[in-house]
Amino acid sequence: MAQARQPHDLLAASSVRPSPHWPDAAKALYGPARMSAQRALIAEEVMAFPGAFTAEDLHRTVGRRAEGVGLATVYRALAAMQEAGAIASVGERDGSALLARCGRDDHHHHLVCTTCGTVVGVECPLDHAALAAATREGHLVTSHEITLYGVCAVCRDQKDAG
Amino acid sequence: MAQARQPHDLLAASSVRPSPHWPDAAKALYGPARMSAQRALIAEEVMAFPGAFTAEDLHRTVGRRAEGVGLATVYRALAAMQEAGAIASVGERDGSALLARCGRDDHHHHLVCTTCGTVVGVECPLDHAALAAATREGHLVTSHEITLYGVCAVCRDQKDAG
DNA sequence: TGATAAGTGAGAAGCGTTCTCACTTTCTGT
DNA sequence: ACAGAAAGTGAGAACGCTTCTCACTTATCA
Ligand SMILES: [Mn+2]
Ligand SMILES: [Mn+2]
Ligand SMILES: [Zn+2]
Ligand SMILES: [Zn+2]
Repeated sequence: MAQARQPHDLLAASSVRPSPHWPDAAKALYGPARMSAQRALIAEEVMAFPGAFTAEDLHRTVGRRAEGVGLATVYRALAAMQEAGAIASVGERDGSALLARCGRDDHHHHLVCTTCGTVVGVECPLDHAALAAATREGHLVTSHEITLYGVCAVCRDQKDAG
Repeated sequence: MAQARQPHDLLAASSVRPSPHWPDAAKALYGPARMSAQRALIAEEVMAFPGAFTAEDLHRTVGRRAEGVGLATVYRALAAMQEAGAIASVGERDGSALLARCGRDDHHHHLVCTTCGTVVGVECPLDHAALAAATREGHLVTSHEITLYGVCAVCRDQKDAG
């Protein structure tokens, strides 16, 4: 049965059961949630990504390092990371949610390179003047969604050169 | 067969076939696209909506005035209106796209009342200062998505009173 | 009025995401 | 170290919104 995969076949080869402890860098992404070999691998790939990615993107890169990691597992790991505040939804691409590492805890938004996926945080452009206009209309603004798209310096240079 | 519905059973009762001409107000929403009894009805309901709605919302209200209008027809009509620039996507609610009438042709964004769906246009809050910050990072901003959510004056008063 | 391109309704299909189930593994006391 | 409880896993089914397919009907225009 494919179900009977040993826990650390994914990372090491020992068949005894060592009390598993995981890299702190990976563990940090999941907050209080429980750790696993799959999640360690997923965390590494998330940290390797230069910017925004979809669940499928991630599942593909994970699949290059270990087989049999289910897509549902990737979705669950991403949900845990999001809950822990390690990643954030930064928009969408072709109907799939775009995610990216984001450790910041202050209010900000994201600027996504449409070519390479690089993400940079930008401060919220909604100043008092903008909100005043809404208030003038009688609206009380309670939340907002802002995503900027563009081309990063690296990709711009490559286009100029090519 | 349910397929054999007369063209104008939906609007009038004449069973002859008058050279059909449609209300200008309704026709305007579809631009150059072809007109039909269903689309006339759909356009009326769109114009009756105070603000944002989903495809299902619209299909429901249309269903109160005529039976047998397919959901696919509503989606196709909405696509035509969007192409004609008569409506715009203004966000999403519970996984469904939120649409609203929007005849403006200048660059602006939308503020949606989360209680009643009322939509008001707001001018783009991205000023030169905000874009300068992105440029400083090397990014060239090419597009952006902004949606504001809040509570309109009417709904705020109702909450205070109730 | 006839030809043609477009719209329609019902249901199937797509697609990203979530859920279910039986099983495995981590984690916390002791 | 050990046992028990709670959480994670993989495969595939299910889900919800949206789009497509097909046979048929209808608007539009010469
Ligand atoms: Mn960020
Ligand atoms: Mn508008
Ligand atoms: Zn780039
Ligand atoms: Zn309101």
